[in-house]
Amino acid sequence: MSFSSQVLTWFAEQGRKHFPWQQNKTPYRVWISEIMLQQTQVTTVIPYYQRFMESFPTVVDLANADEDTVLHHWTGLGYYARARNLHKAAQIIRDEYEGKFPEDIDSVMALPGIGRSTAGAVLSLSLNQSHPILDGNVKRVLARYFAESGYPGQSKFEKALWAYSEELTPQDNAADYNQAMMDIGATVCTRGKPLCERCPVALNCRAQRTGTTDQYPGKKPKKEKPVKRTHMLLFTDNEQVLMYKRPQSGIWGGLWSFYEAESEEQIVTIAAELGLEVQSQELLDEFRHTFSHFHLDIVPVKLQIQGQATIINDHQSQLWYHLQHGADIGLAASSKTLLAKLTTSKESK
DNA sequence: AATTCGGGGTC
DNA sequence: GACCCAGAATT
Repeated sequence: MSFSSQVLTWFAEQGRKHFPWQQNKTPYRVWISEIMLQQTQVTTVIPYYQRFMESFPTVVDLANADEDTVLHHWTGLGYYARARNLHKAAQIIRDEYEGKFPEDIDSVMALPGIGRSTAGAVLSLSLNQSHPILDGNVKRVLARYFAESGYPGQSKFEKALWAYSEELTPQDNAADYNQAMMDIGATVCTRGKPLCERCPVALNCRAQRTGTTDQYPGKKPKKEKPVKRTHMLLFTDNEQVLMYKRPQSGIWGGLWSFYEAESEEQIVTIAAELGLEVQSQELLDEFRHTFSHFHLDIVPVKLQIQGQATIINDHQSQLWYHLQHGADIGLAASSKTLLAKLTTSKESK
């Protein structure tokens, strides 16, 4: 029996078929799930997916929404470029494809935020087109099955696995096959202790046969993360706090955050530039926020301001965030943490 | 070819 | 803390 037949037989009996995005499958619904699931675990995604689909049931609804509203639905999921790309791609589909999700792989891959694997997943899972995929789960399964050395991100490794994926993906039933490969990676060929006795292709798996499943896929050589430090300025009158919208590119792109100072001396300069009269200043407890490639030590500085703020509240580049009411905007996780600190520090007084 | 984009979960 | 997770875009 061929590799794909064994996988398909396994899927019929043991595959996962009850996630929200597996019901009423359309390219749009599968697309949203694929983007959310990039580098993000299934259990984390489910509530986000449900809220998102409720607010944006069709691609045109998504295209017509404000970017802030879209980012708001993404708050806490991370990789915010995914949400901005999703919004942009929806507008392209609305404007250039008459609101209908394109169904050829090249058009899909040309959309922002969609690479080869996601394009293949969307068209195979929703329309049963035959395209290979290569996500983290499939990489682990194939790396073990073929005992392919190297690590994710290494071009030689990626190239070899893509070739295997192409070769193994069947013409028929690609939807079930691709879902099955992800399921096997997620539930059988797990990172820690793989359940090889439940794997449909264990007999011919090189890593299983040689007892070396723990060596695949290889790990990327790690580097020390640099540490950066910043002061986040919480200008407040106790009811509201000043926030500004970060530029589209760079860290926390398009999200609302606080003005930052590199040093305590710089705080005075920034307050002056903003035309704010500071009554008192209090350094709150420093905390560490870790990114994929560096640590950021954040010193929150609570700055009590004098009287009514004269600064503009244009909702384009800056706004006064109501601590009680909140706002429908995208916030970085660190901003949420800081807002929580501010709310509690106020209540305790 | 390597780096850059976060945050939550798990151990 | 370290490590991992349904990757793509950029340099």
